[in-house]
Amino acid sequence: MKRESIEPFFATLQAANPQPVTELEYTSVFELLAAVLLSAQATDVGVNKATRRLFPVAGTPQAMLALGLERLEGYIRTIGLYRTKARNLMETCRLLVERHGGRVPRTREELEALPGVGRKTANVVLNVAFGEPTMAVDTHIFRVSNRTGLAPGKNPLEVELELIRRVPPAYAVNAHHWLILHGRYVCVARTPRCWECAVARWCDYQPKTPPSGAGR
DNA sequence: ATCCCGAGGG
DNA sequence: CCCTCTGGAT
Repeated sequence: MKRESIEPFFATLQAANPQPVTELEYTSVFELLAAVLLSAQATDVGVNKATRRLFPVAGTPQAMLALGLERLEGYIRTIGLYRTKARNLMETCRLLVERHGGRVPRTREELEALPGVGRKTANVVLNVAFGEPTMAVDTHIFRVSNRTGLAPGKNPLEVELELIRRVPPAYAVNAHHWLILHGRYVCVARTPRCWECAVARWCDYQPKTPPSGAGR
């Protein structure tokens, strides 16, 4: 993707979705952290389905600890990797209470010290909860960044650094959401819907033929 | 590089 | 059946 294409690329995504929001459901920073932790290699729809039952009874780290590992597993059994996630979430709650007064810390270093929280999850919390211009490179953003040529990279960290370098400051805070939504609904993994893509004219990816009968 | 690991879609 | 989903720890 040409450098002069980046501005119109984001301006177009912004026009289509002026106030992008996370599709994970949460009512507090703690719930956001828990939801993002649970969302690894899982769909937000699947996570919401579980947390809508879980959070009313475990909306704080203290309540989660009181719930206990076995019952937590019961709530999230329908999410992939649930045993690892249950163990990590319980341990994270213990650390939140013991080290952080039951609150979610605001620095990358403290967040990444929590089990189950890596660079991507920390980036999401810093962006969504605290408004920082971080680039959380998940499967969608990795794919869209490489496919379009917006920010090529061999691994998520390379893509993240390239995004920080290339995304204009005016779009930096919301870039995460625009790229996610674009990847989830248009620039999908298997058969990208290029025939209905609003930013296709600036994209490096070529196969843009609609399946017969699709589109309008 | 490998393991974890269920649900939904093609 | 195979692929994908807002990855992290070893």
